[in-house]
Amino acid sequence: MNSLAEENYLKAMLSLSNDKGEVNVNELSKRLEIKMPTVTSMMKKLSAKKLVYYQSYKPLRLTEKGRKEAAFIIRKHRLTEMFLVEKMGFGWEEVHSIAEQVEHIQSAEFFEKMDKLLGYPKLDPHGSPIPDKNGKMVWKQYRKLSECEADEVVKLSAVINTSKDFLKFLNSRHLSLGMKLKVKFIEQFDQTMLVSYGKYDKEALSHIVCERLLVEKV
Amino acid sequence: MNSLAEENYLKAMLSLSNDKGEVNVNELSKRLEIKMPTVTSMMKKLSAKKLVYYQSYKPLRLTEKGRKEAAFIIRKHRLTEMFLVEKMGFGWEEVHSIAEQVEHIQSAEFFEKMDKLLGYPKLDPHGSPIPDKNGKMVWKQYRKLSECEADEVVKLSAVINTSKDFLKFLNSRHLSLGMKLKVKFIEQFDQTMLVSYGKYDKEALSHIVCERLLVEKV
DNA sequence: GTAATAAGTTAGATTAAACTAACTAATTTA
DNA sequence: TAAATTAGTTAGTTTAATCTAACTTATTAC
Ligand SMILES: [Mn+2]
Ligand SMILES: [Mn+2]
Ligand SMILES: [Mn+2]
Ligand SMILES: [Mn+2]
Repeated sequence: MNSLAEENYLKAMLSLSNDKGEVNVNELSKRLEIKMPTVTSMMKKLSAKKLVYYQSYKPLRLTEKGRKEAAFIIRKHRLTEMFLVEKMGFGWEEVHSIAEQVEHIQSAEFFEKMDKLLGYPKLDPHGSPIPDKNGKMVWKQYRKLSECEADEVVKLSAVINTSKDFLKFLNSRHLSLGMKLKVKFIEQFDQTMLVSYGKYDKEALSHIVCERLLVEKV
Repeated sequence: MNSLAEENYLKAMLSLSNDKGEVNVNELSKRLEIKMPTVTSMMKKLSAKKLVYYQSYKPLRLTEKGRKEAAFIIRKHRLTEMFLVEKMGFGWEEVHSIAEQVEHIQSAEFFEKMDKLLGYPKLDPHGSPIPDKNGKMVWKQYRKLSECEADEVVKLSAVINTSKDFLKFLNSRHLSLGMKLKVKFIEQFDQTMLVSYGKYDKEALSHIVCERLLVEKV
């Protein structure tokens, strides 16, 4: 079994890895808020456990085994978030920090029960895909709202940043997943978008916000 | 905050402490499967944190603060067991090892939601009392089935040992909490009891088993 | 009431996971 | 391309939590 610390490294590596499956020590260090020498030594340890390919000064890569273990932790995290929202009545802004802890629970049955009670969901409350039991995870082809043009009508399908503050901001604007959004106007100066949705006609959303909203065609 | 290790010591201390609130280093050591010198050094640490009264060679005692923290962990454990049985469909024999992990989750709201969804239960699936939010916990005045006499009729209200094997044994005999039991005969030689309950007329229960079944008047 | 046994402590070692300081390699800038 | 900057490594330290070996105190047995 892997320790809690090891699990956190694996998860961070998977979520940071680029299309080639590569991550840098520096990025990992920043994400985990752990200094680089500590990351280096953990990489050597994970390499000895065949979870990571490690060569000095080269980008880091998860092995297939490492990728699967990481995906399984993310699966547990996202199932938990879904369970907390759907079965326990939490808001989507409250679940991440609880899921960060629950994801480390060692009990296949516990997460199988969650999965079953939820009806085998494919997406978590923030629109992120839940890896399947084989560790397979596919992101749909979303666009950022910030990349849309005036007059486009799209559906809000996922959010990039899942920080409590950002989600509370979305709550305050009555924005939630599945909503139809229409881009009314884009301010050229700062890219602020005026968007209509639900009963709101011209809500102003800053570029910072629009970059974090993932949408798809209606 | 207390570490996972510290929480486990506090919990073990509360569950082992006698009517005077005392525990020995040796008992703690055995319960936690941790050697005595390690226990001694942890006691000094908990003493520095004002969670334990520690004096060399004297019995150990929790402070009021320590007792409350321990009770709160037991509260989280038992609420979890109840939630797993009532809301997630686990058997009473499966929940202890999962609860051992979930009890360390740091989120008051998580356990408040459980409590509310369960309708503020007073007992866990094994008949043990769930400490209230102030850390108060009272055991009802149960007797052991082994102390009953022939012809007595009692209700099975709790079990002492909650090991998976023991609970699976009870399942195999179709024994569960709340059942009415009638003592038909007590074998003088080995104290085996012949008991009738449900559709069973003369089930033989060994002394070892009867000592672990807590009953009350019907 | 002493000797044997059990319980508890002290001292020192080990491991995991973090750190800082100092160094080296790779990349970017001018 | 040489200098400056950034990224990564090595060496050594720290803290929490465990251990063993050796010693001391308390309890039990005779
Ligand atoms: Mn999350
Ligand atoms: Mn999520
Ligand atoms: Mn239990
Ligand atoms: Mn229980």
